[in-house]
Amino acid sequence: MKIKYNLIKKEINTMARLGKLETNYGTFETPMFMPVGTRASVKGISPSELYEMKSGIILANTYHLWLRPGEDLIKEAGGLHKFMNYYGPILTDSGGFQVFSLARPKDISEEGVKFKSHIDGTNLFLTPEKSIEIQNKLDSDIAMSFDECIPYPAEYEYAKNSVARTLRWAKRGKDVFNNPNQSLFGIVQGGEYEDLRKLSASELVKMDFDGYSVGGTSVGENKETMYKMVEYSTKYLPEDKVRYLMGVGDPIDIIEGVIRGIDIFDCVLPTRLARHGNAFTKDGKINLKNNKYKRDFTKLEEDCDCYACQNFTKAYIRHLVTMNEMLGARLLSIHNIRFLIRLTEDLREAIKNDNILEYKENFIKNYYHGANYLNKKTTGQGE
RNA sequence: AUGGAAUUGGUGAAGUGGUUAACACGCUAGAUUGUGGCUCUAGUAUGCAAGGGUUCGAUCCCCUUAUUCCAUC
Repeated sequence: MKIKYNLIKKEINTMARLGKLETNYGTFETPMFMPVGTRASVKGISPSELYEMKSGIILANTYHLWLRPGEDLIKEAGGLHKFMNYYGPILTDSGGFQVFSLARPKDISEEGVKFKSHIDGTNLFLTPEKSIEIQNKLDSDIAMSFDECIPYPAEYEYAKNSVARTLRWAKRGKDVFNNPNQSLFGIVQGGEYEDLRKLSASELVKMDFDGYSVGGTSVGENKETMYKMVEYSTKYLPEDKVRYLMGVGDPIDIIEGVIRGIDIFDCVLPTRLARHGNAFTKDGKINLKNNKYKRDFTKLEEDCDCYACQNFTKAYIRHLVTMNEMLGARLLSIHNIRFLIRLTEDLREAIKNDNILEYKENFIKNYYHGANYLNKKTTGQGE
């Protein structure tokens, strides 16, 4: 069965929406944050912990799984869910984002993308058809079209040609798509240009995908520009399909995304920050390695319901982090993921109460303490 | 006791008679947005055991003292 999106309520002052997404592996409410499990594992987190932190859906990566262990092995194992023993919804990225960070511009052709493996330098070639074929075999619940993620800033002409090609690639992928239990999303591109975003979105909508992603953000533009890119995309998407903003997970960006009509987010930020000793808190991001936490015997957040906050102090977590004990990264990952999921829970509540703008103002006041965040540059990486 | 060698930051250590004393670790901060990476970036000795001398100029040469190590009695 395909996924089914039910729009429950629209927030009165913004484009924010409360919804519910039904999949073969469970139903979850949106807005929702999706933890990243690139290589069929959310780094350091077990499936039971994912259920416990009320993660609605996770992301895995076509490119990485294609290289290792290979889609045929995963098919032989019985598909991604069975292979990793995770029986919640799984979305697979197409590999587009990874490939473009590994390829040079001249290696991108109409047929596909030529690039070198990040593992051993082997020459590889990925096409829209190949990406879909791999994802069909992985048997995720949601597959992504193979797209080109252009850099920022990009010339209008370049962006225009890229959008047109990404649309042709979307069509090619859709034509070979053949897994009845899987859904397929189109990806809106177009850089910072509203007319290109509009063109991209409306052409994808004509092809009738099961849901739509907004791509090409967080690649070096400032936050204000990113929010525009999102708005230029969601404006032209249908209400009855789910929308996914790819690769965005800074708390304020999630709020701003929801306000612009986004339903799902994914990001490596919570787990990467965790591995580097950082924790999200409502009072801003904190670095547990800082000396001031040495004798801080309080929780990361007093009112957080995650396993880390229920059981451990900052001083202990700091000790683990500075000693490079694995548990440190695990506890911070659990907290950071749960933080973002709780954030989306709060946003759902705010949508019900039609007070999301108030929620945002309040959040900013606590998180940034008056600092201007709109000019902050995003620093999209890749791979 | 006698002879020899050494003494450079929190640690291990490079180094030179002449602008800012290498590097590593540690420490202190910062970064991190469709994840190769326990990663990346920045800062971190107003001083080279102490005192005196030679010299235009000494961490580097000389003397004295202190401390440490090695060998011999």
